[in-house]
Amino acid sequence: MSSTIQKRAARKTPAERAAEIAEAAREIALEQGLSAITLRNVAARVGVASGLVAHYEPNVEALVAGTFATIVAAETEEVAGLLERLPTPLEKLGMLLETLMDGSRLDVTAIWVEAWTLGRRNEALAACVREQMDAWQAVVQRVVEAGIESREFDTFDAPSVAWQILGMVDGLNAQALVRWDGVSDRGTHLARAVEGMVGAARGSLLPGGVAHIGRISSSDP
Amino acid sequence: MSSTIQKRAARKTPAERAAEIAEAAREIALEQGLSAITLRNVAARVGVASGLVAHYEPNVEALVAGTFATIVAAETEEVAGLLERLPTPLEKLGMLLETLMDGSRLDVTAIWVEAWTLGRRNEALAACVREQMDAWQAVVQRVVEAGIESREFDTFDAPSVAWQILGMVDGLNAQALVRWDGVSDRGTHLARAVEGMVGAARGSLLPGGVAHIGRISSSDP
DNA sequence: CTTCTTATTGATCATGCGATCAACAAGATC
DNA sequence: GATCTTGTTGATCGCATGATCAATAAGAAG
Repeated sequence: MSSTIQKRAARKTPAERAAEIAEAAREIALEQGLSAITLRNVAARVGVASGLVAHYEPNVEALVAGTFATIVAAETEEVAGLLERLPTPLEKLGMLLETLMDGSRLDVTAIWVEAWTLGRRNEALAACVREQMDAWQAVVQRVVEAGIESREFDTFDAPSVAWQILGMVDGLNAQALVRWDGVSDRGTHLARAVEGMVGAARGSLLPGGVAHIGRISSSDP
Repeated sequence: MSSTIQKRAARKTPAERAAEIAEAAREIALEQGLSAITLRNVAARVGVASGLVAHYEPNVEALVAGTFATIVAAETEEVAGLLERLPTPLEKLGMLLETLMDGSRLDVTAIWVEAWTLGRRNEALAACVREQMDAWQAVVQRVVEAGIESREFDTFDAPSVAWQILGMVDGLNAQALVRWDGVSDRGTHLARAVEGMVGAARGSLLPGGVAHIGRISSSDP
């Protein structure tokens, strides 16, 4: 007999097991999408009976919603952390666009897109989606407001502009999910667009074209 | 006895029946999404046995893909028709943004978003998505090229700019699917962004919606 | 009226899903 | 070593899906 077969899973503390389940759900979501999160699927990855997963979660909808929130919140915090280190709003906005458009986060983009659809039938998920969108918008809005204050930007209505930037980034990333070819210089064109929207001088964002910084994989365990 | 119960569906021409099925699938998709297209669901709406739907379609995947193509192609043609009547590229682009952002096509947007996700597991659908995206891009690209030629726009690389405009519009519409509040003047801000991207003068798109005349004169490159 | 083509039916199969719960056993406690 | 708490199992239910196909009957053709 192979020594890898295990008749029964080792007994663990509820906190440990719950963490294992959450992590398994996260991996499944990033690899196969939110709709691949099923009791049996998650249980198989943890190496446990399907009933146990159900025992740790009120229902699958909640597990899906929680997994979405975990993945997206981590990304938001990570990017917000990157921005903090930069001195000027212009640099922050440039970094924001560059980071979000560098193609290293397509797995997270796929989850966003799926969540928009799934939220139609999963109210818990829909609530999480709205919450996470608000969090993202707050990050961007802060940058825009700082830029207005420092006179680097010339626009009014920072909240709306922040929403628009997010929408544009999401749309372009979603597009890249299906068609990543055909468009050269995504970052440059987007920079021109955002410059027009925030009222910054043409070429002030991403001045030298696009110099790519290091990639950050969002799918590390 | 109610006279509305019908034991057996009236016999019809294959062409007629196929059209009925396609129309039912279209309605279901617009009301409940592409994933609500099931053999039994479509059959019930037509008033027919589920086996009949299966008899007219090679499989459900094909029905979903075909329904997507039908819905989206109709929209593209409709908007393209609107543009033809306008004389200048500036007006065409303005009309394009206005039309796509007026919120009257959110049901079609929902289908786009769902198709992006479903295309991951439905190759036929994925092919249709790419095809329809290309069709849309061609429409926009023609407008941008005309604008470059007439000197109303100042940009290079019309294909990429067209993709970007589409991506931005899709993203903002998808966002509106979940959150239609919080953003005032979607169209105006988008117009500013597109102006920056195509290199048109600030306020030249959607002139009526100009709420603010910017200051930093766009330094010409 | 009779014959025959074929549009239509509906039962059936295999599969997968979420949820439930009595029964089991691992491991801490005494 | 005996006891007991509780993490874990896996069979089971109800439901939904796509697909298949022999049987049926509508309606045109003769």
